[in-house]
Amino acid sequence: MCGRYTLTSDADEVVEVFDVPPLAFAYRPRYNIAPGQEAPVVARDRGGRRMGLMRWGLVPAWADEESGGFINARSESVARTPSFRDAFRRRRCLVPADGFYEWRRDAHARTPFHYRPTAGGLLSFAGIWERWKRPGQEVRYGFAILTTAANGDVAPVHHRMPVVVAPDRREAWLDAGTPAEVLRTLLVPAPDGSFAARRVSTRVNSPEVDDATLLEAAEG
DNA sequence: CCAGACGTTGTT
DNA sequence: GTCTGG
DNA sequence: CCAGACGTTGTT
DNA sequence: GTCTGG
Repeated sequence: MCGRYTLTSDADEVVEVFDVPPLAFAYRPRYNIAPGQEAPVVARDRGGRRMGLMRWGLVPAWADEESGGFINARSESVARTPSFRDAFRRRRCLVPADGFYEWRRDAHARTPFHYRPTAGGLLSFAGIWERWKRPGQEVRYGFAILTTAANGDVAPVHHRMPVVVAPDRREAWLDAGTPAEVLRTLLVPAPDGSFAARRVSTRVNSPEVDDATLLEAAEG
């Protein structure tokens, strides 16, 4: 699945690659984005694109209790499940990233790995977003990252991975008019060989740690 | 009709 | 909100 | 995803 | 064990 990820590029590069107006929030490179935190997402806004912060964790609009929300949505069922269907149909977003973490679990340990694109550069995860409001509280926005089966790169570590939207499909993903059968063709594992893994320090386990040394290969 | 569920991950 | 189960 | 907490009484 | 917070 995808429970932590990285966005280490600088603001200028992100703005250029995602073709959005200048950022209206305080951007900083991130080495350990965790559920519950605010993170940049790209969505349609009045016909154009905009990048803004949303909380990682989607709370369905009908839920009156604020929980942490759902950080992932299964791509295999997202179009049908009541919690996600409406967001999938009308509120899709791109989640800028340049890598993600997965933990390999065995009987004795949980070992973190960082995956980054073999070709380098920025990625888009496929996201959906939702807004919700409780009486007396401000409107909140949250997003979830779609997951799919692990490809050959990830499978040795974990059986799920985030859906990656190829650069030439980003516009289709954001376009509310894209037919469902076209969207379905995007919800597939990334090609084998497109990601490279490195084992990293368990310091990444703590969501409070967020610095460049997290990306260094662990010894051993 | 109303009541209750609605989700992901992993694990056993 | 919207669907399923009773 | 992992880390860390996990309680009681009364009162406003 | 299970929930909340980040």
